[in-house]
Amino acid sequence: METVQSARSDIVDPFGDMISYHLRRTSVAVLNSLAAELQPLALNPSEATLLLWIGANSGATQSDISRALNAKAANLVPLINKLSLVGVLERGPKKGRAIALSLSPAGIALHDRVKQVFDRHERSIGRSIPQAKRRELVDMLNAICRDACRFPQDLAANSVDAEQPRS
Amino acid sequence: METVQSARSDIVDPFGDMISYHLRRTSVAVLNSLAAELQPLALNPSEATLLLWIGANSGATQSDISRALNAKAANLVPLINKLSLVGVLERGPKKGRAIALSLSPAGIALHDRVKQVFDRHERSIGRSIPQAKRRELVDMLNAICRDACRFPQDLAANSVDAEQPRS
DNA sequence: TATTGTTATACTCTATAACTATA
DNA sequence: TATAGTTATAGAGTATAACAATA
Repeated sequence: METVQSARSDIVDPFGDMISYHLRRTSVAVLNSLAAELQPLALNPSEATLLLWIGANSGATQSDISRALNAKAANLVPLINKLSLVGVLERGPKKGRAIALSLSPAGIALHDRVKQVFDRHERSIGRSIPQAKRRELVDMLNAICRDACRFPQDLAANSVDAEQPRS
Repeated sequence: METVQSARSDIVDPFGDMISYHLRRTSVAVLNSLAAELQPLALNPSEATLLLWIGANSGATQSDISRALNAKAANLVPLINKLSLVGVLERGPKKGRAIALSLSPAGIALHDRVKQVFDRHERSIGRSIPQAKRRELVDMLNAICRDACRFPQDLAANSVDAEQPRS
């Protein structure tokens, strides 16, 4: 019956009101639930995100992806390799050194299934928030993201994009 | 003059309205800015969080921390070791196998400096959000966190706490 | 030569299994 | 034996440096 023997009841939570703490906590929980939902498709959130993005930007290059998703180009290599190996991603015509990436027919089929999972997941995690509030929430998150990137300190070492998230 | 040569202007963002995407994006940006702020104190966000938590819960054990912060006990070991080595953490009297942890005088001094950094950081990232909206934001984040943990799928493998975040 | 793609690598975070110590 | 602490380790995720290829 798995009793937790020494569960103290006088624990103080010094982070109760901190946006930063709740942001991280919630972000982790949401990412974990998305990973669980994607498991039947044999994709993790990173791979699924890449698949969706390329589906929406057929012909884009690795550099384009790197810029759009705030990822290091080097870290995309294993993801692209896996998706290519599985046969959902095609390396198209070269544009200079760059290579145009696009989805194969199998990739498009998988894309649609991934899209369904993302949409269902999004509805699920947002089910306690009225529609109007969701827009407000996304706007607040964008504002915070912008402010965090514009922080007084030296941000040269900070990899998160220095340009505004969205106009 | 570092021109980005092939910055495409026809890039589509398929995640524009997704709460999950903005949550993660913003959480990463906020964590990075906090890490930058903590650099002068030679602490990373994990270590600083641990220091603040023990400061608020003097005499707690490693198990207490593990439960409260949703961390694996094994992963706390290097953090506790570092804080002990630096001389800010003291291993107090044993309660059975457990060891009561508390801050040394130097630890209390560092705690106060960390608290200042956290408070300043919190004000900074929230500066675009009116006070009333911040409470609303935290409430929404808590609701989402709860919903994500209660997801239909099998959550046995999901490490994020299954108990409600706060009453 | 500048940009792009790639490899290798390292560091952090996180998760599990196995071991030790104590009531 | 159950709980607590620890060790070792493996796997993501993310960062940098260096190299190859192409205009």
